[in-house]
Amino acid sequence: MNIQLPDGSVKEFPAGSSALDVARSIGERLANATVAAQVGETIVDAMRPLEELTDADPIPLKLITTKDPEALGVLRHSCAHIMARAVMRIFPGVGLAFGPTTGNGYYYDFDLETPISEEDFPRIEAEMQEIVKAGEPFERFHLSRAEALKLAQDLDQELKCEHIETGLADHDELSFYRQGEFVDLCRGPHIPDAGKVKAFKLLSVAGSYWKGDSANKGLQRLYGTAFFDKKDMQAYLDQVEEAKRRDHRVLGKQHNLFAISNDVGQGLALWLPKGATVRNLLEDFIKQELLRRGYNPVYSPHVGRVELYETSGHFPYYRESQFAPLFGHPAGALVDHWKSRIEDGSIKEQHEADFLAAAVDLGADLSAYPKAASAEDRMAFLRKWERQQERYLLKPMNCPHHVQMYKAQPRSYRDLPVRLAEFGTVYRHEQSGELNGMLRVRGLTQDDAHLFVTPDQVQHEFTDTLDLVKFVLKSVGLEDYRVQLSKRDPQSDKYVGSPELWDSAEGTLRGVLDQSGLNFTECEGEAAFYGPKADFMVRDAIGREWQLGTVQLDYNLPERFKLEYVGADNATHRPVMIHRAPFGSMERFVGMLIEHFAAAFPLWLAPEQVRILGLNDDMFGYCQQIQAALQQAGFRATIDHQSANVKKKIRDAQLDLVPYMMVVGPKDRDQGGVSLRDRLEGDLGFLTLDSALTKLKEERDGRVIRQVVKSNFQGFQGGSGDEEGY
RNA sequence: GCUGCUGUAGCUCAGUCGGUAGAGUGCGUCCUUGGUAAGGACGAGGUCGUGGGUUCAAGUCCCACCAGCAGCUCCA
Repeated sequence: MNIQLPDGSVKEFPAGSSALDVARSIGERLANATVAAQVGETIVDAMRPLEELTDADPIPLKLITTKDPEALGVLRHSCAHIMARAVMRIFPGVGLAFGPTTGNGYYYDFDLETPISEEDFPRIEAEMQEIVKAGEPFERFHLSRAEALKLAQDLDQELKCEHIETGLADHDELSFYRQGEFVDLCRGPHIPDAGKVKAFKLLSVAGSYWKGDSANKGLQRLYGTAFFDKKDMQAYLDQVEEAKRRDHRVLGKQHNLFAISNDVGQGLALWLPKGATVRNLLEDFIKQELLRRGYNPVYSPHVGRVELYETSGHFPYYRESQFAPLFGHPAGALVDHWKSRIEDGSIKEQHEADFLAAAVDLGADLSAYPKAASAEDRMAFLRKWERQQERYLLKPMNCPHHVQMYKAQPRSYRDLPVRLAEFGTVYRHEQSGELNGMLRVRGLTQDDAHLFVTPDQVQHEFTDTLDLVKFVLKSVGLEDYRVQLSKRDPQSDKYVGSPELWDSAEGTLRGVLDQSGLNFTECEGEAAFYGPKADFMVRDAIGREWQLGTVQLDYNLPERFKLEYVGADNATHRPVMIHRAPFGSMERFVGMLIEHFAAAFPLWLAPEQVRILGLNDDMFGYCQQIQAALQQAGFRATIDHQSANVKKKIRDAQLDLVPYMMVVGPKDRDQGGVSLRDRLEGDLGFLTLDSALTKLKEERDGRVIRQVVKSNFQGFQGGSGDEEGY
């Protein structure tokens, strides 16, 4: 058999050779470092005979060594097996579910009565260490479906049996891996032997469900990670620590940026003065930019009639994640429930009589209710009653309000594009388990705008909005991002509008992104229900990715709301809508910025830009003069009034992350200046007040970013990615 | 929403076997008036998340609820 190596050279090997044999022929060290092999596009076991894997001649082979990023995924998957083996030794009778790799490690789901806690980790890790020390090989073997089922039954692995019968129903032959006494249904690939694991650690334990469905059996998920080198693992653990140090919930509290109060409610952010300052600066910044780009500011109320959202589609499509409607009539909620019971057919005659009596008791005039009529007619009657009542929804999105603004006057093609912008606060009843500081809240303000354009303006306007997003991200120092073209899932029925409209919208979007020169990937099933989106995925200072800004193309709402404009041909035409929010939501964006900057905002965004530190109490008057001059120049400056020495005041200002300190004593006063201290550089010595102001203005007005504390951690990506197999 | 863990001073946390609550920091007052990361003394601050229960006695044990955290699921 012939093997072609990545450098193009072709060599001959005896039949039955494995990648490991090839490696050995090159050198013993290479063989030692070889973890897996890549044949064509597929990662496979290093010890499998290569002819089993492909018909190609010569066989294209790349050895995967501990240096290759793909190797980590293989290692971690094997480590998941090692962990499962250890758990089975300690907890006999444990059921195995799935054990895939994740971005930074792996997990295995166990079906086990005894709860595992972090206190069990040392025991499990010690057992894993034994397995690693023994260094037994991972052996692959194949069985037919029937044999596989029999084996899983013999091993008393119910979940594996179920998976063989359902999830893997279309596989005729299934692979298993044996490692000592441990046998697991597994697609592989695996490292040659357990001795390759040089560093591993259990990270956490959490609940999960069989196949991710909360209707299914609850499982215990054990997370861990593994590396070829202890140093790499330490770097990873440091990174996790760094992320914890930057947690915006902790920093937000520590620096008084925002608060969330039980008394106000879950997921409802309170912007404290300092956090509000940051938000205000961002809002002012973007407002100016919008003015320059021809947007018109608008305001709309926080509630709207339910019918509005029925027309837009928000109400029926996302009812569960909205706050319950506000009913003007006491019987409103009752009738609403009644309706839904008729709709899902769970209503009995007696219930209906009870509902009617209760509604009448609450003062609803339903005397003409057609008890004997069809479900449709009874629904129609109740719907009619509801429409005569007040029913409001806390707005889940701003678009319907802006649509009404568009409709508030007749539009000519000469008026278009119409660009309506608003920092619009919307409310979404996120599941309680989803709430997360400022990153996931129930009341959020989008830096929203809707553009109403003619079809032939779409290209240009969309390009301009992409440009706007790029500009604002650059201004806050976020320059590492990619764009995701989020398309509909063709299998799903949760979208509104015809497939033709969707195809055209997705095609247009793709065209614009192609021309924009932006780095973009396509992703099915991520679209909004009314249209495809271009989502900006932004990488922060320590390598985490966040979905922030979004630009969405929408042919559907104009259709639903029958939007029109008069064209040059004096006929009516339908405009196209572009939804866009460069920041996404102010809450999420500021939350992310807190973590990105580790709360040390650049000068232009810092809530407190300068702190004036008097050397002694006699300096108070001069401190006030300096403060007045700073305020006059538009700076946010405070005076430290503590009766403490300057060392203490400096320490406090450093810990409060104030970008600049002005230390003033008699010498500075006599020379009409300050001793400037840079939070990062330290003492800059004496400057006249004018030159200090000039320096600070330059940094502020240039929106200079110089305070991002970058972590030296390089994100590890090595997961097999595909968790669908087995 | 589900599973597990947690809830003590403004903040970070200690509190043993059930016996009327403690530190550091911050805050206040006073002393100190200093030149680039912590000067000193004194003082105020708590219905121990909420509501029940067990007990002579509950921060501590039990139950329910609320909230937070991790994960799952979800995210217009």
